[in-house]
Amino acid sequence: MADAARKLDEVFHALADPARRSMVERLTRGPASVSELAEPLDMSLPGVVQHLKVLEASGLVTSIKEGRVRTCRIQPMVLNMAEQWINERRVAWQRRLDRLGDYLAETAEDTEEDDKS
Amino acid sequence: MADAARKLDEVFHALADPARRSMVERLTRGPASVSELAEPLDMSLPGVVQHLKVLEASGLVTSIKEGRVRTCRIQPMVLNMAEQWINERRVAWQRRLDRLGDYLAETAEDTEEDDKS
DNA sequence: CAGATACTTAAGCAATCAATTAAGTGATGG
DNA sequence: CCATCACTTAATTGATTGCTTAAGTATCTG
Repeated sequence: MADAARKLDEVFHALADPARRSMVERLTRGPASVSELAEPLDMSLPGVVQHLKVLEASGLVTSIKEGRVRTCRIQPMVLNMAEQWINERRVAWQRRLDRLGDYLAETAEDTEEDDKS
Repeated sequence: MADAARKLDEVFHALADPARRSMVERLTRGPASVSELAEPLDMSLPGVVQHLKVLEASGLVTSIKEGRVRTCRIQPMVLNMAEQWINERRVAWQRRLDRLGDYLAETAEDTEEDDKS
């Protein structure tokens, strides 16, 4: 499980930067070269490549070099992993609210009974 | 929208650390004091407070001080925001796959027609 | 009112980050 | 074959992180 935790660190860290999110966003619309990823970003190419390395380290993106072009693809299952972690927290929180609701309802019933007596 | 981007930076950054995720996890089970958040963490109290500040800066957690105890609560709508960003990427990627599927299906039909002729 | 409790503030420090420029490498196109 | 293109590598730099210890400051509690 410590493995999964480290992965989550890397994925959330990768998503915590607007340039990297822009790259992920672009890649959800299909594969792209490094230059294509760089095009909308106000940044030198080596800067983009460093961000790409962070994305690849997280597993969010993979790439292969064909000729002189490196083609990058998104790895949606890794994106899913992050979403799932958040979702699990939401569910836990919701369950707690439900229990709280039940408790309050019971308390209200008790109060009604108290009112009757 | 640049505002939303900065918020996403902060939220994902906040989630990119196991200590902070542990704190979020604890808070999904109900409010807690700083000491309660610190209890499972192998870290000094000031260290925990620094992590708490990151969580509060992101809006994921709020806290109020009553007497000498600071009580922390999770802000689930902010967690939702992060989940939604990921979800939107997933949907974009899925749409692209669907279009690709349609295209391949059409190509297959054309091939069948070619076979018939 | 004294001592414990629950933080809080401040300072310091090693490590990581995000960016840059400069100088490669190794296809491709004319 | 020579230039251009698409990266790649390396070195540097300033800022930010994630921790620590030490020394506060308000509450409580007896």
